[in-house]
Amino acid sequence: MMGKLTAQGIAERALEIGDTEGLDAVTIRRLATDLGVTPMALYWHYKNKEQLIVGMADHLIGGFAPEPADERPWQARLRALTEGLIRTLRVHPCAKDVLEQIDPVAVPSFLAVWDQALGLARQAGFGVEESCLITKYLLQSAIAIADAPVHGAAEPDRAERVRLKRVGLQSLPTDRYPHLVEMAGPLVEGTDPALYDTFGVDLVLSGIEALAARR
Amino acid sequence: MMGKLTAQGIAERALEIGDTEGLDAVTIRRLATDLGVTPMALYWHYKNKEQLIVGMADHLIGGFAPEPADERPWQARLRALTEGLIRTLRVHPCAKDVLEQIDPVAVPSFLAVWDQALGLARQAGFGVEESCLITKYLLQSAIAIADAPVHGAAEPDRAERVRLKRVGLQSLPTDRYPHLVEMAGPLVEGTDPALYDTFGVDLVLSGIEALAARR
DNA sequence: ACCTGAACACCGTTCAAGT
DNA sequence: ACCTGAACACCGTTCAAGT
Repeated sequence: MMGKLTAQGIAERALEIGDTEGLDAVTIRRLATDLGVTPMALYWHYKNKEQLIVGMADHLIGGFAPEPADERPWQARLRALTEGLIRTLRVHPCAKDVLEQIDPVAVPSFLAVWDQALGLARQAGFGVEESCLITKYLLQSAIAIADAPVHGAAEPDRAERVRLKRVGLQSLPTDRYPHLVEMAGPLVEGTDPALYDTFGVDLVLSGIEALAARR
Repeated sequence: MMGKLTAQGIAERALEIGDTEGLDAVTIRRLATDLGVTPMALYWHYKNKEQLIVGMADHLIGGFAPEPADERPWQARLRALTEGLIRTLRVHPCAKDVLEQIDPVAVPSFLAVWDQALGLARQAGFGVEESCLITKYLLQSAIAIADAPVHGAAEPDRAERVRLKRVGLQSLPTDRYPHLVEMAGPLVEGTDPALYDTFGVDLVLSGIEALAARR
């Protein structure tokens, strides 16, 4: 019809669907009807659905260009990298689901971030094997932190679902699950987003710094 | 036929399929034929597929009974809890995939572990909100660590897939991804399982202890 | 190069019916 | 209580064919 069908455009529409209706709603056939095209048309641009999701992931992280090397210490640069990645992922609610379904090694824009993290880990004095572990761990944590329960989210039935979960926790036997019952509110409500982020990043980086200082 | 069909037995068979052929192979229809029964028979024992996966998760973690309170300091007890959970999850290769697809709050055996972690976090001096964040983070990390690339895994084509991934990384432009190219081997091969575990747990607990000491 | 039509082999789930 | 039969509304993907 109007705009030409392109791999880029397909990925963008897929992300819109995934963000608003969940990744399960991103279906080849649904996507095709949305784009005013036959399902098989998508197979010209992506080999299969897995590659489509890789395309979504690449478009997702593509918005984040790690800053060039500067003169700050590795701790500060690692923190900046982590916070930047979190901010980028936070834009798309379905980011975590997308990244879970594929091998990150297949996503070019992810490789750029990973390479930078590896360099900083080496700079911190970690060996090759340790740097691999640390960066995998760091990136995975960033993805998890980005997936925070957004406080004032868009979904209309969210308040009701949260209430149900809280009631569910509160009605547990107090003797077996004393802390869950007591903290049911904060557990399901989520916390102040700002606290959530800084606290999460602090936790990861503190761990890395502690290990770095131990050698 | 022989044994009676039971929710427990269904979950066990589902875990077997998931462990050997991947969670995608766990399908209502496939599971039914495996059990010598009609697909709709499963709907009497589980409301829908989501509840089936919850059943798998519960059976998974059910094997792990957190130890009762003793007199060790909270650091040691939190470490024991984490390592125990990791050992339990490691038994089932599909554990991570299973836990990703559902809300952990719906899994009774998971709640027991979570409650214990919450108690230890409070004991460490963290407030309510912080304890919620810390335990979510800790349990999530344990799940990720348990999902380690098992070194001498069962899959026969694993060696070939790993080789392909390494070649893929090594053929990247050296100027843009210097560290990925250099560390391609260790990155895809995975490391010594023992190192992987202790290092991962050390990292998480170091972070938590650092934050605890900061107040 | 880019897209369509028809077909295949699957899904999860409902609903009425059997024992 | 526990399971079956038939049907519905979906999937991803292939393969030949169109322009």
